Amino acid sequence: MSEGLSLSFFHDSGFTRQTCTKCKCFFWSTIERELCGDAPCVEYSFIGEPLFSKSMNLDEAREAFLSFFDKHDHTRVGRAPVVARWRNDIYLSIASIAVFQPHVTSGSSKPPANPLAISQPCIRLNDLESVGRSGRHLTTFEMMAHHAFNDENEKIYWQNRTVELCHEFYTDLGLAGSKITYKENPWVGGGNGGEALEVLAGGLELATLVFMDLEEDPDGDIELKGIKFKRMPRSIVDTGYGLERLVWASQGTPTIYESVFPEAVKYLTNKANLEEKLASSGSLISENAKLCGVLSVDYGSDLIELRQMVLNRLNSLGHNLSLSEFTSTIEPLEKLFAIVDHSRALAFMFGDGIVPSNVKAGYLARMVLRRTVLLLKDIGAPEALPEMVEHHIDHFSKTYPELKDNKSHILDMVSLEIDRFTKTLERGRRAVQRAIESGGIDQNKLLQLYDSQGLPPSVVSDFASEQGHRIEVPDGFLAMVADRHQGETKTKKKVESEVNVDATKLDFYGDMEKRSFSSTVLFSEKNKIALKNTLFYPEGGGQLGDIGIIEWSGKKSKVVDVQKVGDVVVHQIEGEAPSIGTTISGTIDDEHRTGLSRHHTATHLIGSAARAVLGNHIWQAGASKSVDRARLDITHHRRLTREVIESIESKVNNLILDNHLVNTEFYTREDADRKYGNNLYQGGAPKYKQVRVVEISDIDAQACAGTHVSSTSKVEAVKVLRTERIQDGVERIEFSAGPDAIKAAQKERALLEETAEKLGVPVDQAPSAAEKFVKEWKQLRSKISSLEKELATFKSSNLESEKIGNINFYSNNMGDTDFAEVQKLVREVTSDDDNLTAIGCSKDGKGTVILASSASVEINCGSILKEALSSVGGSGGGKDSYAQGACPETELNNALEKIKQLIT
RNA sequence: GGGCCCGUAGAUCAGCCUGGAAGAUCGCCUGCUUUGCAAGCAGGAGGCCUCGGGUUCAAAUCCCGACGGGUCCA
Repeated sequence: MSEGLSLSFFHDSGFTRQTCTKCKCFFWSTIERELCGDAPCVEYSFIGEPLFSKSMNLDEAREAFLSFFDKHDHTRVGRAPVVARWRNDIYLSIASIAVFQPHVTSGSSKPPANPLAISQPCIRLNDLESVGRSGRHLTTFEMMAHHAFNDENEKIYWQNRTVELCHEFYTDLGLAGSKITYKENPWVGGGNGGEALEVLAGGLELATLVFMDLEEDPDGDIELKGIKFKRMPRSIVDTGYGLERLVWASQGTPTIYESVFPEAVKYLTNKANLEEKLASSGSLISENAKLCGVLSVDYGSDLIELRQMVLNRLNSLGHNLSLSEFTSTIEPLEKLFAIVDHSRALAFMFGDGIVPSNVKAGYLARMVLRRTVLLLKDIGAPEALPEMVEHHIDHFSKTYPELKDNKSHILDMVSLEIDRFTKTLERGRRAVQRAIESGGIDQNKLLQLYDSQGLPPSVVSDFASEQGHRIEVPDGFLAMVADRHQGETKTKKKVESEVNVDATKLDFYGDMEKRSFSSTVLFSEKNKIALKNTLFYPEGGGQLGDIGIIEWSGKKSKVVDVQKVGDVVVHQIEGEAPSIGTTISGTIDDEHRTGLSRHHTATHLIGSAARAVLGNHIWQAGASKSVDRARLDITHHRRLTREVIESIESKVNNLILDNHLVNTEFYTREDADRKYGNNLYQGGAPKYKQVRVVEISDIDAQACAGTHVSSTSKVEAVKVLRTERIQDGVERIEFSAGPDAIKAAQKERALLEETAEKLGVPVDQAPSAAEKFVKEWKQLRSKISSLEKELATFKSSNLESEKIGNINFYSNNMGDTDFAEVQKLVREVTSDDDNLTAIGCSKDGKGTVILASSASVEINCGSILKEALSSVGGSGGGKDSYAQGACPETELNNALEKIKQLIT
């Protein structure tokens, strides 16, 4: 590769390959340069001097890109959601190519078009700390891209054409070709790699052109960045053009935020009274942004260092600022920019159906929201979040109208989350106060407050200073948190033994009503067999495996469990197993299978009804179907009320009555995607090349491998049994279908009738009767308690005592007096000075003794009682002034006598 | 997916570690005081200590489970 990416386009257009004197990397340019044009080798030069001939906003820039590639034979494809539900390795769409991974990049599916152009909204949270501060970082951005997927059969275009298109695109927009440098910088990521070019102008990386034709392989003969690769049979043009950077470069504002969100910045600046600050700090901000472009610092921990560097520079340019002046000027503006960015991220996250939660993508949304709320408080606009999100929805729905469809729901979730966070903060404020009162806040406490109460150290510090206390936030706090969470992950991978026979032919997909079949045994070991073909459904997709019997040459065994190992279905046999080569006939247990199928179809109905009742944000978060019941976990931000459950139940039963047909069909991934879109993958990332779609006509379509009944009427009936909040933002609905639904209803009825019977009232009066009884019971209980007290007072005045030394000793066996009354009596007597009581009472053959003294009496009741009771076969104990214990009723008097002996 | 924290009066919490007579503050009610308000004084009501098991002579307290909430990490 000594020639590098020596493309004919470069040679024909006057580019030469040069070496950067600073970073020593290779780059291509039409003019002689010392430096590669990339940060940190050069600084931004476009601020105040836009690179393009005309200034563009987001919509103009996006359209310029897409229509350029339209003209050059690319097909525009729509964006995917920012939440990457089709993948199980990442939660968010982090790049345009992520939309096509892994199914297209691995070659198992075709791309929706080839070549194609897309502008994909992406979210990356790894540089969260830098957003607002660096002037260029964003959590959300659109990655515009043209992708070409080449394989043996289809060659679209490769490196030369890619660079040619890129160069023409930018120069068409008025960027002088001489200003562009293409820096060679191989790219590695996600198990793939390839040569790549960074497209640089004005010090800014405008795009990256990746030529992905390698895959990781320890035996590979190509090495990139220390990892071994081998050549793939496919080669993929993976480009990424930053939409926001294009807009920024076309306007040359001090920060990217002012170009990308001019209205939002203006609105919030006004709201937070920061107009003057922003207007007067232009040069501060642009110098800051320029310097941040060159520095690679950790904005989380090296912030003060960074500030000092920028300040030195500013002061050398003639400003005369102290560090604190500089910080107090720039910080509110940085926060403002971050808020504008974060609220766009929230608009897209919620708009694409993320429900805030303590897990997965929902947690990421919550984290961004909470950060944003804190930032808003800091700049003095604590209420502005819903408005900001709404602003972005309105603004972006011109391009992405789907955002508007969910607007009221998005805003509802935002306010609910804000309320939740406000409560958390209030709780936190009190917790901090208590912690201070009970001995201060050390590092450990700080960790605990964050980990279990969700209070970031900065917030704890604020609360503490409100109460006049200072606390130290240790460096590397987040590392300590990470440390705390070390070693939590237990790997519980079940090692599945390989079964080395041909893939089992799955007959159950052919005719789902069929219950018997014949086949040949291909594998037989102990009590496990595999067949050439089978009608037995193996456990999967949340559905239990089938059971049934197999028969051969007059013999018969039960099939008790069926699992899939790779592509082979393994039947677990109870009894004798047939040997390899045997022809068997199998019969599926009809009741078992029909129960499973019915509940599986019912699960789809519940999901679709929940979506109809609650909204588009309802996604399947998990499901399980067994013979007599099933459960579906759905994403939703509120608890399901009785009313909601009732409407879901009614809706499902209506769908059953309407008798919709259930169709199943296999599609290629690209056909399935085209026909049904992303909503298909409720059950998670698809595993196979062929997607099996279960479609309930007019209602629902899902990628699903399970068995179903042939029409909704065969579900018969559905009854919701219970709901449960299994995680924040995830509600579990448990239900039964068919005869089991009726059984469940009968069971509930029986429970209710039994309850009413016990209460002695008709069923419809049970709730009010129960209420009345509880109320009366409470009244009586409190009456008894006060009567006991009175009685105790009365009895204590009648008690006989004898003088032992200085103390008055009361000893009495009160027989079957209530224990609570005895306690009160003892209390009454010992509240006067110089008294000692030993009172016994008994119930059901068990005697209880209390030995207690007035505060003025120095005696160890606990040890005396213990000794006395153990001498009569009982036990007990207590403190100096109070002790209680028990012994057989018949020994009660002996125990009291023993106590007397012990104290004299 | 994996942790951690919490559930006691209408509200906020203490008590739990180390088992032994259910507490504080605010709020509520009654009376006194005050021109009125704010408040002050005196008294009072209000608890299945989330639920179910277990251990124990004895459980708010220890153990197990369920339910309900909070929160962090991936």
